[in-house]
Amino acid sequence: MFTKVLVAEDYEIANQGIIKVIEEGLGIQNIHESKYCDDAYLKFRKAFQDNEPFELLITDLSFKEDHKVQIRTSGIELVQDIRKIQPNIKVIVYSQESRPDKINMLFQKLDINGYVCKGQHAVKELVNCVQGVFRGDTVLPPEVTEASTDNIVNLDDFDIMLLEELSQGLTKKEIVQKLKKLKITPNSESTIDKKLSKLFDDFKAKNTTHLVAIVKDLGLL
Amino acid sequence: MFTKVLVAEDYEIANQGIIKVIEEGLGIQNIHESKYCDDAYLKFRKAFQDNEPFELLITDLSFKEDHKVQIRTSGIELVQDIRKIQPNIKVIVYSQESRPDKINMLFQKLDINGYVCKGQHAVKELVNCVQGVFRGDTVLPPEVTEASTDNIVNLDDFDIMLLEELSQGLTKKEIVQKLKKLKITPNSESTIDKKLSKLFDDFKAKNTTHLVAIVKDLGLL
DNA sequence: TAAGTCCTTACGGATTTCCGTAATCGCAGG
DNA sequence: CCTGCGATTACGGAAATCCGTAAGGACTTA
Repeated sequence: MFTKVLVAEDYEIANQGIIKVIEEGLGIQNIHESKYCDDAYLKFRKAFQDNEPFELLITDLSFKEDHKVQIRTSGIELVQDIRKIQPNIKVIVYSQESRPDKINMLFQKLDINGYVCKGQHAVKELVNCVQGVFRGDTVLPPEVTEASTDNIVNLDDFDIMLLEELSQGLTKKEIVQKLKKLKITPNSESTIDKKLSKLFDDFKAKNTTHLVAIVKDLGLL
Repeated sequence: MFTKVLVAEDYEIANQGIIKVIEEGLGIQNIHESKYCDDAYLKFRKAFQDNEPFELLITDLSFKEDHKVQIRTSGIELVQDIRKIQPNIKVIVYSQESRPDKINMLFQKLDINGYVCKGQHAVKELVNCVQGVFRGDTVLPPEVTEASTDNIVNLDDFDIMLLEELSQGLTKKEIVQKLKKLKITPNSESTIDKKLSKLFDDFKAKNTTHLVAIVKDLGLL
């Protein structure tokens, strides 16, 4: 089993929870923690330079801002930077994100080794994930493996952006202007109409207001 | 210090984190945990009947649904039901919610003893909170004490009803019809327009969709 | 009684939404 | 090569939204 692990997670209680689980569930003793990305990076670099490198990083994705100004503000940057000095480090992401496409992106672009969703069954999943990653496996969460069979509506980034803008009260014309300004395609009003119609169907919404209400209730926004 | 505590929190890692903190930070040994509201309630009742009652409940507000069908689905119901059998039980709510009006509502209507926000400094806050509640204090989180108490919009029942209907996708004409059928006055489209305009002003909303999004975010709906 | 205020209602018009139809383009398969 | 499919774009029209003006009724206050 891994002998030296770093946990990067800004929410203290979650941080302590992770430590407790991998300590008691897997018998790992040498566990270090960080509440800030930059701090995690420095700990990593120092351990590497001292020839006592970490073997596993368990990190959150989002780190809230506070008084300590950070260079890195997300787990993604942290992983990228750590991989530069220690390319083969095993990485498990532990995050709220449950959208399959988002999670898949992490595996594809960031080449992480495992993902655990914050949730009701995170203890067992985390233990399984660490064990799997130690064996050399790539451990996908149930949210992804079961996604194909579920009737969950999959939203891509464009959909999320649309819903976000609408919930901020922008009209479709304003959204079009914004997209053109940001050079994001597609950016025609009729395409946006089409995408919205699809969302209406998917969520069985009667109009934009209803749609935003539904998505807010589902916590997708 | 408290000697027997129940932690109700569906996210396992957070659950473990809370236990670790109050165990190591406060030296409390007899800590029980529940991932479901109903389970927490049953543990509570049994302990009370066995004359070994809990002295403190630390509970989350939202509990995700899963395969186990629950009677109680939120921490609010849990607290209400537990208070019926043990009115003086101390209650600390530990939740994501950071909106002052929502949190204040918990103190006023649910008469809880303390509140801790899931966040970066939750460990210290939780320890302080438990200590304060043990002394008999009511422990408000910094989010509330530091909040300015001015920008509160007061909604009457008619406003709430309007917002509710709109968020369910009804058009104003449909709302008018519904009001007339229910013999509720006022019920003209232009009055509804007026009321809505006022809500737009109050919440600085640009249109209906924006308004519903804001109200949903504020947790008023 | 008269004036002022607030609530309700009516109406019109500029704008936006919602939903059709249809044309164009890139692209994979036969 | 061509055919079909999906994504994008354009356009139009009925309905709905948003916001202004205005009028009538209920109430208080002088």
